[in-house]
Amino acid sequence: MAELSAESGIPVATIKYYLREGLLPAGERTSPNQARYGEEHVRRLKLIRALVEVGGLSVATVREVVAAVDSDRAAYNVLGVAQRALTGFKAEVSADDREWAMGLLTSLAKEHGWKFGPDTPVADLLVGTLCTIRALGHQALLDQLGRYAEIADRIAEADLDTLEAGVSMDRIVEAAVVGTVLGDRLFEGLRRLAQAAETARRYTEG
Amino acid sequence: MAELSAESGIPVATIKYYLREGLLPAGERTSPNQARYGEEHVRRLKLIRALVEVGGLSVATVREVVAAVDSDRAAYNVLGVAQRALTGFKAEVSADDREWAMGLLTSLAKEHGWKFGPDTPVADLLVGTLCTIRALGHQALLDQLGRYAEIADRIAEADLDTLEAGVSMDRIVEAAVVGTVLGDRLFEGLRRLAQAAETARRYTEG
DNA sequence: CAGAATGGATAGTGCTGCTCTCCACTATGG
DNA sequence: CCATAGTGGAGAGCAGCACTATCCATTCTG
Repeated sequence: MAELSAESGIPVATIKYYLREGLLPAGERTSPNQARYGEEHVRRLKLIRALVEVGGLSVATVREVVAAVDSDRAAYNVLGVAQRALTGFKAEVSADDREWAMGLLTSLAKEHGWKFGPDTPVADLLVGTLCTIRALGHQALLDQLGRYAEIADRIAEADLDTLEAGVSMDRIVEAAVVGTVLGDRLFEGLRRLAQAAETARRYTEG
Repeated sequence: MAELSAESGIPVATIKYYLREGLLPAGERTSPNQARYGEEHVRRLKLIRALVEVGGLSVATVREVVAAVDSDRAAYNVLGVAQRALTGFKAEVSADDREWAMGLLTSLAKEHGWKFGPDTPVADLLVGTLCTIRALGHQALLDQLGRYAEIADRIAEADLDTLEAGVSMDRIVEAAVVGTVLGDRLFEGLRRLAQAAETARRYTEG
């Protein structure tokens, strides 16, 4: 275990904590108080730290995510598995607001060939966000919704291409998780850079 | 104050806390222990709750954001102001890794006409994310970087259009903040829906 | 002028993500 | 064989965060 700690740079106490919390599978037993840890444990630790530090996920969420990675490794809908484990949001919106947002979303979905049940986690996320934006009075953002949806279609194509290019079946759920969590972060950063460049392009002369 | 609490649905104790923490400006004094709160306070409270609940920002970050909203309300580079207040990330990467990531980014920036200093917060965010992705061995994601960058350009255009369409100068920094924080959330959700649709499109027959 | 409410300060709460201490036990070097 | 160091496991402890509750002198209200 000291070796695993040295390899990963994570304190022994923290590794024990992750074991207790079920984020890290137990090592292969060699005697009642001795276990062997392999490459997969190092890899899992790296994944955990990435999700916690870069992705900003809570330990509880990481537990669900690794459970998904472990159990559904041959799932056909890998992104769906990743999404279900990742998207948690309890919106507190009135029935009226909810209806308005769902109307907006269903018409958007129709245009783009999306389909979604009204009680999926991602629907909650979007309903909550849309209602908040409206409550703050930023209509302009809502007016661009269709355009954002179009761009979302493009990025989803890229995401799926990434998954298809990306290696072996036994790690595809992990790839989906990484692509979703770190992919969000990555795109966030790129969007910022592009915004800065676009601002400069429009408003600086000379 | 009871009125403000009723209006916004936020407990009096919490409003006091926000006042103490400098998220909410003090009300207009009418006597040593009485103050009057106006429409702007209700609005500010809504903004705070949106940033905390939907955007997932900490109270400390929200303090910086509202400081930016208050002080730079006529800033020419509103998105820059929003970004500086929002992007906090301390990457712990080796010098080698950092150099590799910066190289990747500068070549990307050259292609897309972006410019960025190596010590901006968003550079740290991207360097950290890129290094993490590489450490996890998800090369496929890095291979698509150029494509993601291209999409980032498109969304930045939409973001700037949103800002231009969106109302009065005295609220433009707020609009930039909302567009950045809630815009990220919103696009996250749309991306998920589009991913699900794209998955279905590719892998279901009959 | 009694009772409720106000702004302000201080202390307490619940949760999270570790971190520390203790324990019985075992692998290892001399 | 035995001293020592390290192991897996369990419990308690701790720091930070976002509130929440209590108290207080003052002041508005009926």
